[in-house]
Amino acid sequence: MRYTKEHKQETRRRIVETAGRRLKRDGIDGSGVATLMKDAGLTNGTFYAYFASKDELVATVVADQLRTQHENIVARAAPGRAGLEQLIRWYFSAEQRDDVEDGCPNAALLDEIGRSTDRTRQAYTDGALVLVDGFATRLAPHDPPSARLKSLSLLGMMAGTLQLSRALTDRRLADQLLEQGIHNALALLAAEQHD
Amino acid sequence: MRYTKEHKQETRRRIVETAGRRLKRDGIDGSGVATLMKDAGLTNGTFYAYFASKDELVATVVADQLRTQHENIVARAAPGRAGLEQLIRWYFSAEQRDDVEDGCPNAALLDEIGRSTDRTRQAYTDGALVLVDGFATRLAPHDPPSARLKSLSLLGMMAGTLQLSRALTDRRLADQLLEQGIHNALALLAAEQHD
DNA sequence: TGTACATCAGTGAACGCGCGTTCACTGATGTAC
DNA sequence: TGTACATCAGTGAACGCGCGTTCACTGATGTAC
Repeated sequence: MRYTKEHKQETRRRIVETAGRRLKRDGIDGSGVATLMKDAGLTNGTFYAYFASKDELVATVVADQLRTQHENIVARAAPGRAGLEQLIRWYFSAEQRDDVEDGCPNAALLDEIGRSTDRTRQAYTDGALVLVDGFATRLAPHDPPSARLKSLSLLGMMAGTLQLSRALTDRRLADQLLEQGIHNALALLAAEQHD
Repeated sequence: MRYTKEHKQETRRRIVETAGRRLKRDGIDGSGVATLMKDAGLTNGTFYAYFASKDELVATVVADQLRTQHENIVARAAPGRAGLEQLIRWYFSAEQRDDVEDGCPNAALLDEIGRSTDRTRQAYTDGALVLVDGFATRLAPHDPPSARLKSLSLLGMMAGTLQLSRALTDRRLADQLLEQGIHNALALLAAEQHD
């Protein structure tokens, strides 16, 4: 069973998963290929049997992280606004903020993605829009497309607030910011859309 | 006049300014010392006559960028909510989004700052709080401290939304997000604080 | 005023190291007879 | 069933390059006499 398709696909999946954690922790430019492979229990040499370049891995990881976030978190939330509210409270918890490796890829990588190749930015755009659709379906079950922009802005607001909470050295203030983030996000949900 | 205090201070200022642009464009990990010095018209060797380490430069640049943003933009905005509204409209303009080098340091660097040394994070925290006070003074001229948290959350929301607009490959959607950002920010200003 | 010397901003080559990428090789596994 | 060979996931050393940092040196400027 060592050189079956299944074995190789499983190894690839392992690389993508461990690379997701490392990239979120150390950043894209801060994570070398050798380190990424060592995290997966392999040596640097075999990297190119799985990916044509580091950029291809990065794009794959970005897509995987957003897909996972959608499947494990957004899709599992309750339907309707109640589910979205539950999501928001989880997002702005101190636990999720402090667990960067298993946390939100948007908050961890958004400014670096903005500087990345078109390929990575495209993978990000596609993945983010799936998340956003999950938001919109809960915000306006009768007409999700009408809530798309508002959902997208909610994503940006959530990621930025979490980044800021992580960057501040004043822990108490950082915690208060999370509370304020919940407050603002819920207010955004409640607001009537008039434009 | 070549080896006066003034000359050296001016050169140092030039390094900090050009490094600000480069760091915002290419990121912290994406900008090497030799490149940063070349941008200032100098060679790599003289860097350590000005800074003890790259990290010291980064912390200095972060502080300088936020100070400049406060002095040139926030402090110059009209007093009261009108000034804040004017600021928000400028922030979410396509021009400011597309001009990364002269744009907002929060949007360009926030997630990398979260991964940086304590020194850099402290410089960021100090600088961000000055900006936030500028917001709060305009939000609640009679009692700025009461608007501090709301102002801080406004900063996070603005930076995250701008980052997201930069990361998206769909330009039309990115532009619509900026409009939605203005809408959300103004709604946040208008909201009564009940907590 | 003109010359000799001290100062020091800036140069450029070098340090060891890790980067992304390539490649000859290994050795366990699967297949053929 | 047992042996010979083909497959290929993975190794590990090496490529040229840029990283952050160090340091012996240069040469224009300022100072002293």
